[in-house]
Parts: sequence; structure tokens; C-alpha cells
Amino acid sequence: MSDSAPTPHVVHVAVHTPMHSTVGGPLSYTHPSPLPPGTLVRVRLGTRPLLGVVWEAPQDAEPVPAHVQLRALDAVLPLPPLDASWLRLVAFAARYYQRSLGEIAMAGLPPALRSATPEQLAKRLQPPAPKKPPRKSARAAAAAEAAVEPVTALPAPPEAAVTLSAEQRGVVDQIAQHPGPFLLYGSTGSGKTEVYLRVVQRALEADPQAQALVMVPEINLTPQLQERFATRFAPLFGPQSVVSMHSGMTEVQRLKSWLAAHQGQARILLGTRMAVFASLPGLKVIVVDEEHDPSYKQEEGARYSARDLALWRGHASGAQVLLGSATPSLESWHASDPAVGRYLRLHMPSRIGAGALPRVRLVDMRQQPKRTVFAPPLLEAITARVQRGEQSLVLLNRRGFAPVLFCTDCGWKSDCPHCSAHQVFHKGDRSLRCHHCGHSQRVPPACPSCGNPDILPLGKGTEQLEEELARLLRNVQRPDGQPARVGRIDADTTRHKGALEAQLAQVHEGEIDVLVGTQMVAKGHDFRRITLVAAVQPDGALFSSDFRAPERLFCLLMQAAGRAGRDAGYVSDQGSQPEMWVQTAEPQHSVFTALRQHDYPAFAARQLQERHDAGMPPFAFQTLVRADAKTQAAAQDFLRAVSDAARQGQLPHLDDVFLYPPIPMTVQRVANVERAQMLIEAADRRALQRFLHAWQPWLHWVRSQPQHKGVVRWLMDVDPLSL
DNA sequence: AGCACGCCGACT
DNA sequence: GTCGGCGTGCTC
Repeated sequence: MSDSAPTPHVVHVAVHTPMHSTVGGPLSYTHPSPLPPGTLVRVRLGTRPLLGVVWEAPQDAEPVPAHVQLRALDAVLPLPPLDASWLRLVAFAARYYQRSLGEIAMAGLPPALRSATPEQLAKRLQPPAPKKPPRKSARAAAAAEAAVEPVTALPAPPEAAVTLSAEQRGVVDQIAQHPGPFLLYGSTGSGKTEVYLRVVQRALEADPQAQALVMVPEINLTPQLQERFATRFAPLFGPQSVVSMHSGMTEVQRLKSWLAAHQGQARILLGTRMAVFASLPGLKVIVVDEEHDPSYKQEEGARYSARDLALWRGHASGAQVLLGSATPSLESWHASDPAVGRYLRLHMPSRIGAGALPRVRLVDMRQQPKRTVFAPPLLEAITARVQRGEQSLVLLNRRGFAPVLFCTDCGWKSDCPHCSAHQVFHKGDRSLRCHHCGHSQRVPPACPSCGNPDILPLGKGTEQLEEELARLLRNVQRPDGQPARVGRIDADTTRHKGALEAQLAQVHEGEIDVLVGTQMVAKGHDFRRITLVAAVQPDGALFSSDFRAPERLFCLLMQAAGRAGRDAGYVSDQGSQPEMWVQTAEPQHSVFTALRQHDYPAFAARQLQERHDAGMPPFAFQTLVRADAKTQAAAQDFLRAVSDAARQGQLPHLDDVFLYPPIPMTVQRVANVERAQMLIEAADRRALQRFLHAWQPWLHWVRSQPQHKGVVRWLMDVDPLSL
């Protein structure tokens, strides 16, 4: 500070710095006047400009080192400050997931705020409301809608077009009478969305300031939902009342949605997991659709669970939380067990207008010749459907043509030079691609090791399945005399913007008879004319070391089964029964026996019993500590050193947690970095949290020791979804 | 995490 | 002769 102005105020600012750095906490800046917590500001850190959020002075903060000269804030953004409940949410999430405040805060703010100038922001804001603070005034908010472009102009829906079934009405009534949280357990096609709409509508009509947050797991699911919510609510609450938020939107669109929510103009926010951190001052209802979906867990950067945070946020801000699923996570199923009673379980068993659940047919692959891809009865069933003009869906969770190329002479395999993983063979562009680091090269004409020109694909991916099916069905004709058409949808065919929509439209128009796809197809859309779904190689999940693999497989198969025969009218016209086919060498496995009965509760009960007996989640709580280093030894040495530090440092709750020894990660090396991890487990969540909190400084300390120079970074994954 | 500063190999 | 590789160290 060069001038002799009165002593400026010190403000604490959360900026995007990582926990493991020496600047992990809020940083101190000066400003001529005090600023309330939640104020958005721009600061400089070193040479670069950053967006920051003013925070209260942290109680346990180490004082700023004496040699640091405080700098002044660059700018204060002309926006209402984030409210106390948002600040509490961010503080909780940062503490719980062991991340810096700024990292979590930035996950909830639109990136465009970083670069928008005050003038640009002012333009995007509502016209100045001279009399009252804008957020207090519904009139001003309404007037401001003119400043935002309309999303879609929609005709009013026919009044009372939708009547609730008795089942739906019962559920809606229960939600009206209880505080929640709720687990809405309803099979595919039971009309859960209509329940969401009613619950949201009731809350918004009861209070003109009320807002609702509706979350879906995947970007591709938001347009459908946006359409449905906008059609219903634009006539009731205005054309700008429904906005979306997900990573597929442009920065400007996201900024618009965020501002509309922050200022209370948007009444309903639809979005993916990032939306859980949106600023919603009037939040009264949170819906988490498909709550079991692993996409709610962010798996890099700030590793938070949007579903779990939704529950915390609802509790902390007095908003009702409604989780919905046809195959709930075992965590939620357990929490809604009447004997546990943390959530209220609501059941909707009927499939409204969706026809019967498909018949499940298991093919025992032990009875088939080795290397059989399509068992003859399955192929016959698909053929018959093509000939009747019906569609089939074939699921395989492996992209590419083959997971690896292999030399029959010397045993060479197409390993990635930077990772401990195979490069996948993509026949379409004749490339070998590493799905971990992205390294890509052309397929060599002969074995790079011995020169043998016979290098063979090993195993099958979606690309090969598509090719083989086309060959197997080449003489099969549709009712119109055209040859059978086979198509494929996976991450490779949908890389370009709009490609997924275009391909889905093709399927809907009946241009494709047999669709091959990864699980992205099993989620997404309704396919009205699909009467057969087949999982051709699901067994991998049964032998996985990941204890959640059977749960995920069951969900996927149930979801896929729900795709078959949703259009009851279509199915009955043709007189063909929808079927779900599963090819497996373990037909007696409980995953499949439960699937056959469409019996989620039986499957869940059995899994929960196993988890209970083995002391696994939801009966235990876990955290992974991961270290990345130049060598595997350095990564493991670091993890051993921090374990020793925990034991010698007499950390609180040391006796309540179990520290497993470090092990290499399944994919040990990615992009030339070696990775190791260590599992921490405890029967009590609070004990684990307190332990981790006390441990954190020790990880910093060990990392700073010269013998651990080789460690590139360490991180924690609280409540990991895969081990 | 960025980003600068700093000290050693193949290009206009 | 410079462009640029990424190793160390600092940022309120």
C-alpha cells in the first residue's frame, strides 16, 4: 500500500488452490471497506487473476506469514453475495471431502464469472430496481425476465391433461405430510417423473419465492426433462422459470442459468451433479432422479457425491429431498429400511401403460461351444424380431473393436507406452488407442517386436459385435423387404455434438433394426419399438474384486430390461412378448436369479446381508488415500510413512479406524505416473471424519520431507465408489 | 494447481 | 545463435 489512506480492512478470500499446497486455505487481501461473506471478488495470486469468494475469518487459521505483503482486491463483482446456506454447504463439502474451500466453491460457480467484466455482468443483470433489493421483490424479478431471452415459447398444456393413478396420488400425499427425506422406489415406467412434477408444483405454488432443484445423472437426460418441466411450468410460473445447468452448455448459457437461479428468477433448476452447488436462495425441494447412478459421484478433482450433498443441503436449509430409483443404491435402500428409518420409503410397483416386464431368458454359455459370441437361440430371437419389424438392443460394455492386439508368434501385445494398460484396437480408423491417457497411434502392419504380419484382435468390443451381427443377419429381411440394418451407439460414435440425438432419432424412426451399444444406451432414452434386449458378456462384473460390481450389474440389467417393450400398445399389436436375454456362464448367480423375478428387494436383502457380514458399506465407511509418484516404490513409501505418522502421532480415533497396507492401483501407471492407494475403513462415520481431519497436516508434513520428493501429489477419495 | 524462472539439446 | 524441454519453488 503506497498511499497513506486509513488502514484498509483485511478480507479472507477462498480461491481455487489445491488442499495439498501451502496456500490451501482462504487467503488474505485488503479492501477499503469491509465486505460481507459470500461477496464475489476478483484477486491476483502471483501473476494470475482469480475469482474468489469472501469468507469469514477461519477460526483455526494459521496467521499469514510475516514476510507476506497483503495485496488489495482487484474488483468486487456487482452481484448479491452468496447466502449463508450456500457458504455452509461449501464449507461442509470442503471439510467432508478433504478439499480446499476454494476448490469446492469454484465447482459451484459458472466459469464465465472468472472472465466477465463488471459491465458485462451488469448488462446480464436485471435493470436497476431503485426501491428495494432485487431478491426481495417478486415484481422486480418478474420485470427482469424481460432482460433474459426466452428459452422456448411453449403453448399452455391442456388443463388437467394428466390424472394421477391412485398409487401416484398416495405417494404425493405422503410427501405432502412428511418432512422427508424420501426414497421413491418405483419400477421403470411407474410414473416417477409425474410425482416429481406434482411435488415441485405444490412447493412452488405454496411460496412465490420457492425454488426447486432437480438432478439427473447424465447430460443426455436433461433435454427430455427440461422439455417436460418447461411444458408443465412455463404457463404457471413464466417462460424463464425453468433453467438447466450441465457441462454440455456453453459458458454464457451456464452463466445465464446461474444468475437466474441466484437472483431467484428461475424457479426450477434442472442439472447434473454440479447443480447441487448452485446458488438457490429459495430452495424448498430437491429431487435426485436415478439416485443410484454412479455419475453423481465426481471421480476427479473435488470428489464429492452430489446425491449425498443433496441430502445434507436439504437438511441444512429445510428443503424436502426426494430420491428416486427403480434400483436404489444399497446405501439408500438400507437407510429407508423401516427398521433404520432415516428416509421414508415410498413404493410404486405398477408400470403405467408400459406393458408387462420383459421375460428374462438366461443362456447357459457353458453349454455353448467356446468363444461363442451369440448363442443360436439368441440369434434366432433377434432374427425373428427383424422379420417382424421389431427392434433389438444388444449391450456390451466395451468400446472399440478388440481390447488388445496380440502377436501369435512372440506374444507381443498392444500395450500403451505410457500406461500399464492395453491400447484398444479401433478398426474404424485403424488406430490403437489408450482409454486411460488418450495416446493414439496407427495400427502397425506387422508385429513391432518380431515382424510377424499375423497380429490378431483378442476379445470383442462393440465395433466387432456390430460387424459380426451385420454378417450374421446379412440374409435376413425386414417386413418391407429391406435387408436388416445394424447400428451402434457408444462414446466413439457420439463424440461430436448432436451425434447422439441424431442417432437416437434414427433408432426411433425405425431405420435401425438391431442396435449395439454400451451402457450409455441402457440409460438414456425410451425405445418404443424395442422388444428384445440382450446382455452378451456380463460376467466380468461377477468376478470383479470390486464389491459393488454385482450391484452395478444388477442395476444395469434391470434398467436395460426396462427398455424392452415400454410401448404396451405397440407390443400388443404385434403380439410379441418383450424379452431380456442374458448370456452367462453363471446362470445360478443371485444377480440373475433376482433379475429373472424382477425382484430388487430380494437382491438388495441378500447383498446387504453379505455386506453386513463382511463389514462393508453401508455398514462401514471408507476413504482411499492415493499417492502419485515417479516410481511405485516412492508412492507406496509415502503411504507407509503417513500410516506410521498416524500411529506414532496418536491421532484421535486411531483405534476406531483400520489402515490397510498400500497397494498399486489396478491401472498402476497412467501417463508415466505410478499410482498407489491405501484404504482406510471405520465402522463410524464421525470417527473416520475426525481421524482424517487430524491426519491432514501429517500428510502435508510427510510430503515436505526430502525423502518423499518423488511424490507428485496425494489425494483422498472419501466414500469411494470403486476401490 | 498454475506460472515463472532457470539451466541444457536440436532447429531457423 | 535461439526455441523449448520440464525440474524447483512461490503465490495472500
